[in-house]
Amino acid sequence: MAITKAMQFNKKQIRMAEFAKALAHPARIAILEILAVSDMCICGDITEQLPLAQSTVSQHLKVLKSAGIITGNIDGVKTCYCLDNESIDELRSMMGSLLNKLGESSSYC
Amino acid sequence: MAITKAMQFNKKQIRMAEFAKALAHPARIAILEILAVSDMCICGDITEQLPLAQSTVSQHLKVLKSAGIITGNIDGVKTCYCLDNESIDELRSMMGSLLNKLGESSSYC
DNA sequence: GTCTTTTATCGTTAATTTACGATGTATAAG
DNA sequence: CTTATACATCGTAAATTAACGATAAAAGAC
Repeated sequence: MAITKAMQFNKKQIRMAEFAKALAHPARIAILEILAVSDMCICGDITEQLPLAQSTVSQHLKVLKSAGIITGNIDGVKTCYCLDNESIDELRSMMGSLLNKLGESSSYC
Repeated sequence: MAITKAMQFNKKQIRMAEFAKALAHPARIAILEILAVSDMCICGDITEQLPLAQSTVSQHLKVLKSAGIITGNIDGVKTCYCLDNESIDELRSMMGSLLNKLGESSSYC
């Protein structure tokens, strides 16, 4: 197929969208907040804090894990979830530079 | 009004997820960047800069507009799109406080 | 008036997401 | 070994998203 349009999406745009997609559900925001306020990694008891079935929460955790935002370590019969600080730094950096760009805009309607 | 599961998430979480959802596609990130680098509101010529059909770009613009991130003003036969600085400030503030929370976490795995 | 341009919306298809209950799996407890 | 616990995965249904071409609508050009 012929290339009719010059531009493809670049890696930053794709990664940024991936991050945003991982954050694009209230349940996943809630999960991150739960992990954040906890002093330690949370083994279980995330489901009890959410209005969702266990399998659904597990799915949301998988989405966050796939995006690299959290890690999950099996510890005996439980799995301990934890924020991935490195990825969160990456997110902070990318989001920061995007918002900077948008903030510098002097245009108005 | 029926009580739904979604009602158990708070408004900030829902709004944050809504913002994130609007950013959750490379095309929409690209559109925001195009609007940001332009000195003025862009009337048209967004489609030419993206590898997508005109109707698809129009859909993406609608998503960004619905989330409040951009505005669209009809100007004769054209429509001028522009970043909505107020909403972007709101996004910056919400994203900032979320990332702050996540960054303060001392847990590790 | 008609024609052209610009953009939104319609109609449709394919893919993805969200949700749940049921089931599988691995470990700990007894 | 058997049972219980914790979590992942499967199967599935409903809703949403993304993509496109076709069409509609609105305004300027002629």
